[in-house]
Amino acid sequence: MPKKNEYILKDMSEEELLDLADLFKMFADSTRIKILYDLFDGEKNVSEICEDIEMNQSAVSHQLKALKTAKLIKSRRAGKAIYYSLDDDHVKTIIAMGKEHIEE
Amino acid sequence: MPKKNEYILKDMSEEELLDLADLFKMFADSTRIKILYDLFDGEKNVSEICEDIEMNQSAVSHQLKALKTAKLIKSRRAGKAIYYSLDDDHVKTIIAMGKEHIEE
DNA sequence: TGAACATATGCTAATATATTCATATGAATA
DNA sequence: TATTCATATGAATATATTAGCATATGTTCA
Repeated sequence: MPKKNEYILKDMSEEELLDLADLFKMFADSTRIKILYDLFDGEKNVSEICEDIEMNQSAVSHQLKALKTAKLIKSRRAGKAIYYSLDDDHVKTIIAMGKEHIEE
Repeated sequence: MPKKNEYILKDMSEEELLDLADLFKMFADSTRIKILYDLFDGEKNVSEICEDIEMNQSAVSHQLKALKTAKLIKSRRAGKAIYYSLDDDHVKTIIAMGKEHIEE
């Protein structure tokens, strides 16, 4: 039940709308889009991602953290390396829809 | 055919990746998400949108312009009012996917 | 256990972005 | 045609975001 005086747009609370915007922020940066798109192939470690997208390790690590916090990717350690992979079925759909839009 | 030395991530050129990020930027702000979501019902004029989302007219106009430039909405004039509506079938799908993600 | 490797993180400067205010434009009508 | 209403726009400010540097952490292996 929505709190009194809480802003509601149809069935969406202010909080949900902010969460939604925060989610899309993850797709709104070319470094992060590259990482997500790179991971379409399956899991990769940080070094591989850096090579694929031609960005330095620090920038990539920062963005990996953001993506992980948003629960779009997950990680597992294997020795010294850490492997990242997509953690949400919607990621591919969302990016596919975006691609269709810009290709029109 | 991609130009020499152009960065390519699989089938995506640097330019396409930037365009994709720019598209998702449109969804990455709560004011714009509110406007898009408000327009799910059909076309509305600027005043109606301002009331629905509780934002002042100038802020709304600025964001409407951004959304129109991104070709996510279109407008038509009717007397003094200007009516906006969604201009892309993917908008609803993209937002729906986002909602599903955050509701998990 | 210490050197080498892979990754993460705190900080900072540069850049981008959103909102607001003031005002401009454009349409309707008295 | 002067006024009012609806919307758009330019400029300024405030805030958020990103990349890169330096360094820390955690792992392996000699």
